[in-house]
Amino acid sequence: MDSRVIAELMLHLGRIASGDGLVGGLTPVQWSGLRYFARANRFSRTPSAFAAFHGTTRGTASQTIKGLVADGYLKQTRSKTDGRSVRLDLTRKARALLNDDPIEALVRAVDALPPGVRGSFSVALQRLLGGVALQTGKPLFGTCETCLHFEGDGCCQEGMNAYACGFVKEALTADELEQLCINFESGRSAPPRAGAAWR
Amino acid sequence: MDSRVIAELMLHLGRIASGDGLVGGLTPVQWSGLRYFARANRFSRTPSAFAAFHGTTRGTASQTIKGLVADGYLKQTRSKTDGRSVRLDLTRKARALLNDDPIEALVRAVDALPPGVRGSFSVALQRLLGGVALQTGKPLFGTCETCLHFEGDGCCQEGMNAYACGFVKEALTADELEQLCINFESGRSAPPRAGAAWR
DNA sequence: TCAATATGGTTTCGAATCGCTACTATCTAA
DNA sequence: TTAGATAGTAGCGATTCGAAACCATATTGA
Repeated sequence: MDSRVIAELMLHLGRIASGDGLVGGLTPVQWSGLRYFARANRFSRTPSAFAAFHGTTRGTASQTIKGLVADGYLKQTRSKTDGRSVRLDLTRKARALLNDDPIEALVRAVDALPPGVRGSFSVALQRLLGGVALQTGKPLFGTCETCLHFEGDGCCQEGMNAYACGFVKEALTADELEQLCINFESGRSAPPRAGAAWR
Repeated sequence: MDSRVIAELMLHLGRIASGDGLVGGLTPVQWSGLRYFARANRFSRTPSAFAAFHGTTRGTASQTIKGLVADGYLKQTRSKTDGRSVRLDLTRKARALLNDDPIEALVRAVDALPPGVRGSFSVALQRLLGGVALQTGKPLFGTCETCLHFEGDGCCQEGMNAYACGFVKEALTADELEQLCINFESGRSAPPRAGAAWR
C-alpha cells in the first residue's frame, strides 16, 4: 500500500474518531486539552507546554484553558518559584468526565486488535511521531524512560530519592516516570518496554 | 501499551501532521477535500458523498467545495442522468498543487518504516477504521477489491467489459478499481492485497 | 544597581469553520 | 399528479484559531 494512502488514512481516521461537535459539553479542542493535562507531569502542565504540545499558539492555548477553568475542569495555581508561571491541575469533575471520552470508539477498536499487532502498531506510531516531529521541527514530548535527564534507576543511596530529573533537579515519584514531559531529551536507545517518546 | 494511550497518540499524530493554518493557500479542510476528490471514483465525487466521507453536513461540505471551485481547483459539471446531481473533477492546477501536500512529512515518515512493519501497520489501520465506522454508524468507503457489488474479474466474455459494478450497473475501467466509492458494501473476506476498506 | 532583553501568560481582533435551519430544484413512488 | 425523498445551496450565529499587542516577572549584562 502506498505511503501516501496510509498517511491519508491516518488523518481520516483521526478526524472520524475525534467526534464532531461537542460531546458531554466539551469541544474537540477542550477534550484534547483535558487529555493532555491528565497525562502531563507537573513541570509540563502549563499553558505554554500545552501550546507546544498541541502545535498551536500560546494565545489559542490560553483561550482553551480559560474555558476549561471556567467550567470547573482545571484549577489554576501560581508557581511559587516563578511568579509568571501557572500550573493547571485536573479537578475531580474532570477525571470523572474523562470516562466518557468521545475517543472511546477508537479505544475499543484498538483494544480489539490482536495483542501482537497492537504492540508493533504502537511502536510504528511512535516512530512516525518522532519522524514527523523531527521534520517539522516541533518539540517531542516523552517520558523519563528514554530521557537523557533521567537519573536514579536503582541507586537508592542514603538520603537520596530513587528517581530524579537532572534537568529540573528535583526528585520524582514512581508514577511520574510515565507522564509526558516537555523537557524530554531523547537519548537512550531501544527501551525495554515499547518506546516512550511521544511528541 | 494501553489502548487509550495508543488512541490518543493517533489523534495527536493526526493533528501534528495535518499542518496548522494554510499551506499553499489552502486550509486544512480544503486540503482534505482535494485529497478526497483525487481518490474518489466518478460516482462519489459529489458534495453529498464528500460530506458523508468527511463526517460533516452537506452545508459545510458545500462551502468547502465552493471555495475550491472559486480558486480553480475543482470543476463542476451537472449530471446528465440526474438533474440535481453535480460532479466535481480536479483541475490540472489542483493535481499540480497536490505535489506540495502538507501531509508530506507524514508520508516520508511512513515511507521510512521497514516494509514489513508498514504492511501490518496499514492492515491494522484499516481494521481500526472499520471498527470505528461500525461503532459510530458512519458509512464505510472502500474500493471494488472487497466490494459485494463488484462483478467481472476475468470473465471477458464477448461484448462485455472485464469489470463492472452491479450497483450502478456500469462498466469500470481498470484504474477505477482502486478508487474510493460511497456505494461500497463490505462482503468479500480477506483480500489478496492488503485490504481495501476505508471509511 | 539599573536598564535591556527574554519569557510566561492573557487579551483582542479579524478571518475562517462549522452546524443548523431554511430553501430551491429534481427525482421517485403511490 | 401529487406527496415525499433527495441533491445541493444560502444565510445565521457560535466557536476556533492565528497574529499581534500587551502586561508582569526573570534574567542578563553593563
